[in-house]
Amino acid sequence: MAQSTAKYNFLYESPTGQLSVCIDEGSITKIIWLDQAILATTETSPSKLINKKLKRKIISVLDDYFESGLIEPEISLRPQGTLFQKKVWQALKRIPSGAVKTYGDVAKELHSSSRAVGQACRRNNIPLFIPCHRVVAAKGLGGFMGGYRHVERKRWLLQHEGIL
DNA sequence: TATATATTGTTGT
DNA sequence: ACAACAATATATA
Repeated sequence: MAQSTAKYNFLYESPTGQLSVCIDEGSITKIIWLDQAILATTETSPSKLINKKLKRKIISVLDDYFESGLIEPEISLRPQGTLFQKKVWQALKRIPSGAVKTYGDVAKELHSSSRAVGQACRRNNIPLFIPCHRVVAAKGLGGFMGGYRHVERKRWLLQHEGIL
């Protein structure tokens, strides 16, 4: 059958905590750690509308990632953002597993500034698939998920990928 | 070495 | 128009 057009989400238990994965028309639109969000009940639809094939695929990709540290970005993503943000996120997806860039590096690539890149990173809706955790400050780790409060998670991910 | 200030591009109000 | 920011380079002691 054609892909479900329903907007729905499901939960995934990861070593870093419970993730909520939101999907709309066959694409991932948002991933958040549950303690971040007040929730997504409005985005949940009855299970009969769920495209089970897509769901299984996403779960298997996440399983692989938390197993090996390698992410397989063959899943359709639909982030919403400005043109500049999309350019940044596009650049992030080109960072291979096991590598990191600084905000300054990415900025140079886009002829922008490090601070602007940070702004774009913080508004990334799809962590893991868009590897915003692979962008660090020139000295130190930089922030994660909007502030400095969740750098633990960032450190965990980088450690998991063999950096640090 | 450490701390302060200047400069920076993009975004939200 | 303006203030805020997941930064960084430069000055100052």
